[in-house]
Amino acid sequence: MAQRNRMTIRDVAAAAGVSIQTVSRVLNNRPDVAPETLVRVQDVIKATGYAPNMLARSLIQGRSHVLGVVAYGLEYFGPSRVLTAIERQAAQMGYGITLNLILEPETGDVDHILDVLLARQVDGIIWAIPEVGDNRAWSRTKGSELPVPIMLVGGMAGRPHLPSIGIDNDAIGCLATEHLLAGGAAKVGIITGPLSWWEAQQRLRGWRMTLEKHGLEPADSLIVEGDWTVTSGELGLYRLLERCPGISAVFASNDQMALGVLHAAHRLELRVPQELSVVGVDNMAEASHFWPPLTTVDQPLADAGGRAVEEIDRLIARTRQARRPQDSAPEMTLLMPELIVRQSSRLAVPIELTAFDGMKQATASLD
Amino acid sequence: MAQRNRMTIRDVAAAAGVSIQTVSRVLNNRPDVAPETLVRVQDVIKATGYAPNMLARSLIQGRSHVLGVVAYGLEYFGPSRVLTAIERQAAQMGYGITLNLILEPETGDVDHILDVLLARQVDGIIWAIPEVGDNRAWSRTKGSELPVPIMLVGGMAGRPHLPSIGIDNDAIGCLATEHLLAGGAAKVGIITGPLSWWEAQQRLRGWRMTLEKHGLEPADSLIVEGDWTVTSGELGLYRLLERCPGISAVFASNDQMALGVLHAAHRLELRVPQELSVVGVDNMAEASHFWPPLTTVDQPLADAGGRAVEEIDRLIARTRQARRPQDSAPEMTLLMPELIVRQSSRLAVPIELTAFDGMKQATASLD
DNA sequence: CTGAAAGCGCTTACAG
DNA sequence: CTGAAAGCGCTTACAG
Repeated sequence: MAQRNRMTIRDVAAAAGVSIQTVSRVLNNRPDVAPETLVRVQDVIKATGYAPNMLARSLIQGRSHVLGVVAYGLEYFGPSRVLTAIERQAAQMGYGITLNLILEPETGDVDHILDVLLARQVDGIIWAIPEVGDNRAWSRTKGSELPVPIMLVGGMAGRPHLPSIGIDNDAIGCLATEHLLAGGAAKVGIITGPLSWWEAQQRLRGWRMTLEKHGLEPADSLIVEGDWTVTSGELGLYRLLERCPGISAVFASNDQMALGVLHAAHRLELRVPQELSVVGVDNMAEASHFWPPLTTVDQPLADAGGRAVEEIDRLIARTRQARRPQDSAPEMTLLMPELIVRQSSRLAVPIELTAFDGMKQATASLD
Repeated sequence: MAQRNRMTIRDVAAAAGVSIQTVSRVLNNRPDVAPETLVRVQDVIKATGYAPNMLARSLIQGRSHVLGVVAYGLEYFGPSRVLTAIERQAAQMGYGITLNLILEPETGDVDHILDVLLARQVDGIIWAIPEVGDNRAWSRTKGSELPVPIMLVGGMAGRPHLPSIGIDNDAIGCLATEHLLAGGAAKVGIITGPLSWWEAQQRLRGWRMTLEKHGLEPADSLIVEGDWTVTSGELGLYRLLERCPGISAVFASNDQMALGVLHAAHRLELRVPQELSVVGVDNMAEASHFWPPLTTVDQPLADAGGRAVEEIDRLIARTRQARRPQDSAPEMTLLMPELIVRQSSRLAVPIELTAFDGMKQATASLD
């Protein structure tokens, strides 16, 4: 393995009594090497632990086998899942990853980040920053001028100017709202994410469309804008109840805000789900153990991350073949979310309600 | 900015009517360039958006300005905090980061990861994998043979063979247990992390030492081994109560398990903190909104990550100066945790208990 | 099947 | 102050 004084291909060649080209052939599994030569070189490599300098290889091949990944908010559920999936798939496909984190999604210095990534000769870029305000405006102009392929992770307002993969956030709002209506709620409030976020807007849109579809009015008084934090969810419920005392169901646009809603309900001694149904989004690890266990919408984030890598690998291959990025219409892939029903929401079928009441006994008899 | 056909230093030289050495001097802020020449070259660089190829620069300088970061479990609170801090500090100091994630802390193929990192010519390695079982055994042998500096993040059993920085996990156990005893608990149970984890062992040790210091016996019946998950915390409480019905306080070795304990308490209709005090570890974002808000021990993880980068930068500088890694005794830095008191634990001073009861009113009158 | 030559894009001495 | 030469560690044609 690792040596203190790094060897070069020249050292290996000398030790094996061949030229460096022959060593290079062995390293790259070329067929045109005599069997005995092959063995001799391989022995030296094994014995010395020599590994070729990827910098030199990349320089000459014009390909680094490194992907630039730009992300935001690793402390949150979604981004960390996406990044984990990206890394896993990248490693599997032989790519290294260079990570750039952004402090604020709105204010990141896009030019600077792209410059740094390109200077490091990444083969492609995965842009996993959510769309906030017009922080993707650059994609319209600079996007198509990039010398390497780029994939956006997360949806995009309007037609994408760059290939992207994301979750159908409209569908998230629809699934949650349909479920709450099916549970018998007459008025369904919503606590949104920051409305500068495209994802938050889309979830709100899904809620709105669903209410309208059922002949209900998506009144402004039913909408409170949160900021993804637990606290904003808590305050959100207080505000909703103040405005519309009749609310019996709330769609919180992520699980953290849903936790805040549950917290507020406890303080107000509102029973969940009997008096208030709550649905969140994310299906974070803790959600199944909130009190009561949270009904939520699960997003296939790992799929999105993995597919982003597969797709950019495809784009890289195509670009290298054509000697320049392809201009074919960028594809936007949307993956479907899934509703996970637990005990924070009333169900359409009364019989199932008893299942929850029965849990206490079942649990108490656990070993 | 980014051009489709990448420019080289040669193109810039030609456009400015100078040699490539002169361009190189401008690029590297060398003083020995005539003012007019400087301006002319800078103009060309600005106009063309030329940026030097870092691969070539790294190859010749023998320095990549890239740090290899090996991490595990980004979906958990601690690791994601540490990584974020590492990236931030690295970016600030001019380093790029190449990220390698490991699926299981016990089984990661250390040799392979080190080889990949070294082949990419990283300047240093930050090993942010927790110590589980003997998954750091390699550090005793291979560690000192590495051609680049390495920093371990997280504590280490026995004397470290490599420089490391971590949190004082003993102190975590002490802080939590002292607090629970101060609250009047006669029997303090503990739900540990997996005991193959060094951190879990240390927290248990802190608990044990504190009990003994107070003349109490750290009986085995007070110890349940969890696995960091919410569910294991829930099951942990059932088991503890079965064995020791008198338990009135539980130290859960992380917040997720503490959440499980709260969940179990709700199911059993045990009042927290009146009948059961609970303390966790991590101070995750949701902890302040668990029901009741969780008393927990905060770890300075961001500090640990940031200081790991500062320290490795120092080691890199020293190594380059000496032409080889230094063998001076590796330092092990431990940072101190801090107790965050909330409402899941009884307090020593009765007067403060009323503060919590008063919250309901205060909250109800919120806007 | 194997080696001598050229070159990836840059920086580091070395001359002028 | 500036340029011609050499070379970082490798791979890619090109001869033999």
